[in-house]
Amino acid sequence: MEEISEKQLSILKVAERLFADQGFHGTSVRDIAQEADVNIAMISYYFGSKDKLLESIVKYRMKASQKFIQDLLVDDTMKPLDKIYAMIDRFINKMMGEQNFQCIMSREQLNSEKSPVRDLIWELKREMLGLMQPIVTDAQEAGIFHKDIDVVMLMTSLFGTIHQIIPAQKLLRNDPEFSDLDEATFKENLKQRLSIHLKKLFKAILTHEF
Amino acid sequence: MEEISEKQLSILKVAERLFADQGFHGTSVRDIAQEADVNIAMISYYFGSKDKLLESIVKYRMKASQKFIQDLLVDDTMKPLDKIYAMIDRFINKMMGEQNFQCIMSREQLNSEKSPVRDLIWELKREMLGLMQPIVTDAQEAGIFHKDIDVVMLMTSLFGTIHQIIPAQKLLRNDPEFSDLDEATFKENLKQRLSIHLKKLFKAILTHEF
DNA sequence: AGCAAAGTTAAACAAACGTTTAATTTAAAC
DNA sequence: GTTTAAATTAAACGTTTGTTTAACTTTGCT
Repeated sequence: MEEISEKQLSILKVAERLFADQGFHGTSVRDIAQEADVNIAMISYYFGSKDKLLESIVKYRMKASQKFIQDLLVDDTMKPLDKIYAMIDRFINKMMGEQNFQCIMSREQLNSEKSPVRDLIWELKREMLGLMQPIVTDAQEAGIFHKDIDVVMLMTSLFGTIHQIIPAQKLLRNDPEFSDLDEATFKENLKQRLSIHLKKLFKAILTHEF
Repeated sequence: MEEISEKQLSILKVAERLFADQGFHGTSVRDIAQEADVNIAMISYYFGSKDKLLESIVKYRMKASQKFIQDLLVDDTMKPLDKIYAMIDRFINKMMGEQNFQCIMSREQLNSEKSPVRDLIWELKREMLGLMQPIVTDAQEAGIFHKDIDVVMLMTSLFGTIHQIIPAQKLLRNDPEFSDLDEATFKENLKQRLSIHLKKLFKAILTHEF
């Protein structure tokens, strides 16, 4: 991976925001150049093409995501459920902290044509699943978790719920219930609510009888 | 609402599929015209513009969705949890039966710019919530459901899980576990799995103590 | 048959697109 | 100070975009 200068990074950030707001095809390189305050030609000069620019964004965020995943399970002294609670919280923080990127992921995973970006997304999801599965299996064998658990569906609900909350934010923001809160506390509020909800959800499915 | 001829409908269907697969901006009117086997000018002639075409798709599906919602709660003899179970199953069937449209919804709700389409989507979600809320509240007062329930989050998980499963299908399809199944039974299999998972999830959160 | 409206077509439209060019400026190295 | 490479620019490139035009065909009605 090549070095990324400060100027390249600012282009990446602007492009990420615009791709998230208007979609890849809905954003022109001229839009990006203008908002990033650089000449149009610089985008091809630095990244090769508009497609490569998107790839660069994904690779940039993905590199951090994979490090995130690796660091997710260092503490082996925790009880299985606490491990998962910790994962959920760190997950919420991660995804809510890079909402623009998550928007791009949401959009890109819908594309039918096979793209390098889509493949990277699913590689990441598989890694997450590979991390969660052994925790569940171990706890099942220890008799702590319920026998009959669909881990794939559980992870789908985790991803899906957070991915749904991101666009819903703009709408909830208009509710009188939150209108007097400032942006930061509103966001923190929502993260708290997400955390409580998802932990309940996981605990119920993992440990309760039905 | 105007009448829709068979030719117009075939354009709508083709456009729906292409918008779902490649996104709105990723699909050209020439693509649509070619696949629908009509002249390019017919799209403007019938629908006015590309934007209006998308609106027509959304309005067409939305009309059915609102009728769907109205018919959702006729049987008042059921117990609250059974009502919700019935809702979940009908929901899964509805959404998995119009996956292309759901893809469009997923994409469109991410747009930052205020669009008539995005507003329609949220109107629909609010209606769903308005339908679920009284069932929960009534059952809470009757002591059947737990006191502390975040209905918004619960609905978010419902929508989110299904919306996540739709793009995941293409990936799961490649798993050796399902490779020998034909398309229809695979889909039915997945719907079954979704149903079991979501019912567990709802039952746990609605009725269990924590 | 004759006429008006609706349907259909190929061609053309200007605008916007992503990308490239060639010239110029800046920076670094010797 | 000269040289060499990198950075930056305005302009132009050829496509593709959504939409419109104007001519033509079909349809339905009296």
